[in-house]
Amino acid sequence: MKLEQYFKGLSDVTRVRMLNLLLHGELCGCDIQYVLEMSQPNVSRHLTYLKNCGLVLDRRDGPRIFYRLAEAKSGTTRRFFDFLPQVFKGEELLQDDTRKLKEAIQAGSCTRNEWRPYSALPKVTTSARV
Amino acid sequence: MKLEQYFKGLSDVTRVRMLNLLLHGELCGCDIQYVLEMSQPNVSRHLTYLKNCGLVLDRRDGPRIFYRLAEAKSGTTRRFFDFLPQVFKGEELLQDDTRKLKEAIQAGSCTRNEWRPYSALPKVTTSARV
DNA sequence: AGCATGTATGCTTATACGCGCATAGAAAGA
DNA sequence: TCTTTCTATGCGCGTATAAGCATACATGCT
Repeated sequence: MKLEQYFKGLSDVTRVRMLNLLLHGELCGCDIQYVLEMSQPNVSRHLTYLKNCGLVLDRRDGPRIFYRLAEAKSGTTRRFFDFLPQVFKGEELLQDDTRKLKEAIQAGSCTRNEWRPYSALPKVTTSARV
Repeated sequence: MKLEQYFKGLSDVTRVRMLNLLLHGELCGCDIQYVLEMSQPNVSRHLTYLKNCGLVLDRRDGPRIFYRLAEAKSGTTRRFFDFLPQVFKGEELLQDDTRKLKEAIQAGSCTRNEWRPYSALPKVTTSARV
């Protein structure tokens, strides 16, 4: 049952926080790492978990990998993604995360832009975000 | 975060099936055991789990214990319970369970009524079900 | 080739699940 | 009290998570 996998994917606070962020658009791993202030391996593993649950898709763009919500035009998955913002709204922690993400986007392209390396990062990340 | 506990509660097929049944009204453990065809200890443990997650309440009535959805007039819990029927509708297995439950209710009071013991069972169970 | 950044993976430890089996507890009737 | 029915719990086992640490891999720039 696919549905059960979705619940399993969100059965951990960290992954709930991640999905909350991804509801605002595509993000790379280091963005999420910055907002959630967690170790890189931890972030990576949870994102992989979300991918295996069918909730998230990824793509590589240069050195970084961008994560986004799975496709959901209709059906159960669509309902699921429509439902999440409603319940996320009531969670303080998630709203704090959202705020921090938006501020980071405002400030620059990639969140940890204080020490970003290459040159062409802005356009990729900015376009990816809604 | 309460929300995460809810997802955790439904991160197992058995518990999803149980909550699907409970959406149709209050049920005792043996009813659920009959529909899901599982061992009694297994049923008991999963129901306890759902209770600890805050999704389910219980009450004792004579020899049996009745389980029902947690109170949810408004807020996150309410949204959660409103959401479930929508996604449960798409799951074959859950619909089969629902059918089996309804047939059992139709047939008699408690589902395994072929060998029920006491006398005053009908009124309790029937009234409890919606 | 060498280096820096972003990401994944192997390893370990501690904890939590899921489930079968047997057993104990609670409630009601004979 | 003894029996029956319903429910809970202790035990054991195998598996799965979650997280830290170190390390390897991938990419792009110089």
